[in-house]
Amino acid sequence: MPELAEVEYYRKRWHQAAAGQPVERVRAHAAKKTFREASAARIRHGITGAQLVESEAAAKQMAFRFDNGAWLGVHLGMTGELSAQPTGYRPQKHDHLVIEFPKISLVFTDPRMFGGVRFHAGPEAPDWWTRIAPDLLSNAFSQKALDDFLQRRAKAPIKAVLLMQERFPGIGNWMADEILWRAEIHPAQPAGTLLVNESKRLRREIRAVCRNALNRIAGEGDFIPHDLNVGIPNTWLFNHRWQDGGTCPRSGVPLERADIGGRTTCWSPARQVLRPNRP
DNA sequence: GTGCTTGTTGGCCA
DNA sequence: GTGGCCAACAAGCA
Repeated sequence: MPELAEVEYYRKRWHQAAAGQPVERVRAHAAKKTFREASAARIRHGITGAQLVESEAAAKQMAFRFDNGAWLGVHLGMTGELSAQPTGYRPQKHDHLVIEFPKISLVFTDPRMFGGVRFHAGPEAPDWWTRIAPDLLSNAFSQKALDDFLQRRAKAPIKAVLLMQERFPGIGNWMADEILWRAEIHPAQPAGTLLVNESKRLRREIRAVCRNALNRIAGEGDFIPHDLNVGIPNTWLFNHRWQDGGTCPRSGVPLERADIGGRTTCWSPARQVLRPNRP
């Protein structure tokens, strides 16, 4: 489910529900996998009694910070979700972590267990947080940084390259398709063969899609998880890409779908044309 | 039963 | 060593 903007949405949801309150009890039911290198016991000891004070989202990850210096990191994987539930909430089958506060319980749910929870004690940011690539809306994401990366991954299809978190933190499958559709670049085009104008358009649309998605999904709107199209207008590819018989919202032609870079990819053949390689 | 799925990782191979 | 590809992880849904 979650890419950049949805992650920010879930962060807010937890933060607004519990910031300023002390943790009364931690119930950790997860398989070892969910807690990565941390353990359920370590998380329990690490945050019980501490107050949630700060939180941040970056790429597809979140960090929740407590007044004793503890860091709780959350990655939602493909199917993870965060919710706030009334006190006395009974954990369901796929609820791996429940943090009980005086007035609310925060719940991490993840049926497929591709997500995970990390823990760190101490005021300095942990590796798993500092290693995240610079924000795509920051100045660090320059045209040169983009072009250098495209050259380094010259032979890979641009779609696959956009999914590489080391340079495009927070971009997931649907955002990648949306960006390429707007930039009028075929998803199978090798990254190293983009023309100067295409690479400029690509950078512009990466930023536009990130900015717009954040505004629409993580803003004050009425976004509902599982019903993303409430927040995203029909002028985007997003609302058309999964339907059988979906059509391009700009040209009206039937959309195409294929496996590119190992992921289902959707594009508009009217706007996105594969160019033969030039020597 | 089949064949999908908004993600990441490690192993294999050129 | 680097880059590219792919299976695996696990569960739900149509």
